[in-house]
Parts: sequence; structure tokens; C-alpha cells
Amino acid sequence: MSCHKALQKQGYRLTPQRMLVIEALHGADSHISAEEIYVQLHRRYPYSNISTVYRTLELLNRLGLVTETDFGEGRVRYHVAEKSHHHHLVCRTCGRVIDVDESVLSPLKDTLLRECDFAAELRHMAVPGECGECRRKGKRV
Amino acid sequence: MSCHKALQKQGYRLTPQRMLVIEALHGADSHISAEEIYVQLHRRYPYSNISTVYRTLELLNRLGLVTETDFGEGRVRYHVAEKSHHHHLVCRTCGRVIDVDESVLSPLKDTLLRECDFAAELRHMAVPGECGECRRKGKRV
DNA sequence: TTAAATGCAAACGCTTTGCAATTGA
DNA sequence: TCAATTGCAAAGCGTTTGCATTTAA
Repeated sequence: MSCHKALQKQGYRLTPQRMLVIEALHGADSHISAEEIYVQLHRRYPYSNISTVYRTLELLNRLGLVTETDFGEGRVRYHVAEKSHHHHLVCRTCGRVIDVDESVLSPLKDTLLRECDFAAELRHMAVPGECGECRRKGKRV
Repeated sequence: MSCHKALQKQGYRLTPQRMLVIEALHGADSHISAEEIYVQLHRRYPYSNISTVYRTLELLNRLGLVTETDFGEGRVRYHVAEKSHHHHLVCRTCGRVIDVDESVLSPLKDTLLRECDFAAELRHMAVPGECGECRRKGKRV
């Protein structure tokens, strides 16, 4: 189901601002920040405000339509939930981000549910560590 | 090796402020925030400053003596690295934190190293999700 | 003696909020 | 019509920074 329909169905208004935020999220080839969404929104709607972006993202996240991922940049990045749930290995030496399929974390998910009765929500996890290249270079400060 | 010795060994000065920050970290029964450390420091050293706490934590983290964990509270919490590396299941409905042993994540660590050539640093991961109790109550908004 | 570390105050960056004005349903 | 939503401006919050002063080694 599209974000638009999901919003309407639950009684939320479909404002132009919200539609443009959703459009920016869908158009992004990768995870996008609130600021980046605002730039796009502002281009088409000059009187719009970044607080609207934050309020919309908070709503979409609450409804499970977007996921938040913290890549350790001091800000959160957003991604539409219906897209694939890959994960990210973030090298803390060179900053490179390696994408891995959701399936890599599903054994963990199963273990946590079975052993801890905990339903982990592992969408777009950012896993810190060091990539092979940096490890071999021994660049680590 | 103690934090004190590690600092000295690498040529960093052992100031009273740093010693008190380290003491607060060791004395904490759980993960502690910069603010909480500062309160303790300030009690004993009224003219101390929170920027010193941040600078000390940044140093200790860089040297691998403490770990940072983000429990999704909008601030990072610190823990001395030499203590056990357990992980945390954070229920996003009731906020409860379930601690699990490091070993739960080691299969994942092995997989990432083998399949992705990536050395994950999984100390004090905070895994979001929902605990069994909340799931059964269906409290989810 | 002197580079490293601190205290202070101010700024920073992201995010949230109160409130009056606007608007989708 | 009218509650939901927005724009605006200001504040909130954790964190960082420039700089003069102090201090551990």
C-alpha cells in the first residue's frame, strides 16, 4: 500500500507538503535526511517549513511507513519501509558503507525471538566496525 | 589494564578531572551519560566543566577504553570497555531494556567477517523491537 | 619549563514547541 | 464548518569550540 493511501485510510489529511515529503522519500535512491527532504520541498513550495518535514516524518515513522537509521552522523536518515530491508556495515575508519541483505540478520532475529521472547525490528540497522581493506592497511588510529 | 595506566602509558596527563571521570565510569552500575558523570565530577570539583567531561570521554573512546551506546534517548551512554560486553534489547513500546550476553551476537559477527570481510564491533549494541509482554498486550500505537 | 589540559562562554546543529493563521475533508 | 495542519519564531538539548589561564610532567 502506498503512503498516500495509508495516511488517508487512517484519517490523516493529504496535504501538498506531506505529498512532497513522501515523494522525496520515494525518489531518493538511498537513505535521505530531513534537511535533504526539506531542500526538495522548499524548491517546489517556497513557504514550506522544516518543522513540517519533521512532523511528517514523525507521523510516517509512527505509522511504520518509514524507517529511521542512524549512521552515526549526528542525524537520522529515513527510508520508505516498503522498499527492501537491507542493512549497512559502516566502516569507522574510512566511513564506507557496505549494504547487506536483510537475510544476514534473520538468524539473529530468530534467536532473539526464541531465546528472549523479543521481536527485534531490524530494518536498516547500521552496524559499526571495520572493513577488510582498512583492517589490512592497519590505518586504525 | 586500568584506564589510568593506559592514559599515562600513552603520554596523556592524569588530571584530577580525568581521574574523577574514570571513577564515575567504573562506579556506575550501568551505562552512564556525560551529564550524569558531570554531576558526580562537579560535586567533588565545583569549578569543573562539562566540556572537560566530553573531552575526556572522546579521548577514552578514541583509545578504546570506553564504549558508546545509543539507547535512542537522544544522547549517548558510556561504559568502560573492559567490563562485559553484553547487549541490550530495547522495547519501543514500554521502554524496558533486556540485557543479553555478548554470545548472542557472535554468530552474526562470524557471518559478517566470513561473508562480508567486515569486522563488526558489536559492543553494547542496542537492538530495537518489542518485548513479549507488550506484543501480547497489543499496546502498540 | 612548556605543551597539554582546563574553565568559561558562546556557538553549533538538529530537533521540538507554542501559537496564530490556514486548510483539507 | 472546524479540527487538523502549517508557518513562523523561538527555544531546547546535547555537544563542540576558541581562547586565555592553569597545570602535570
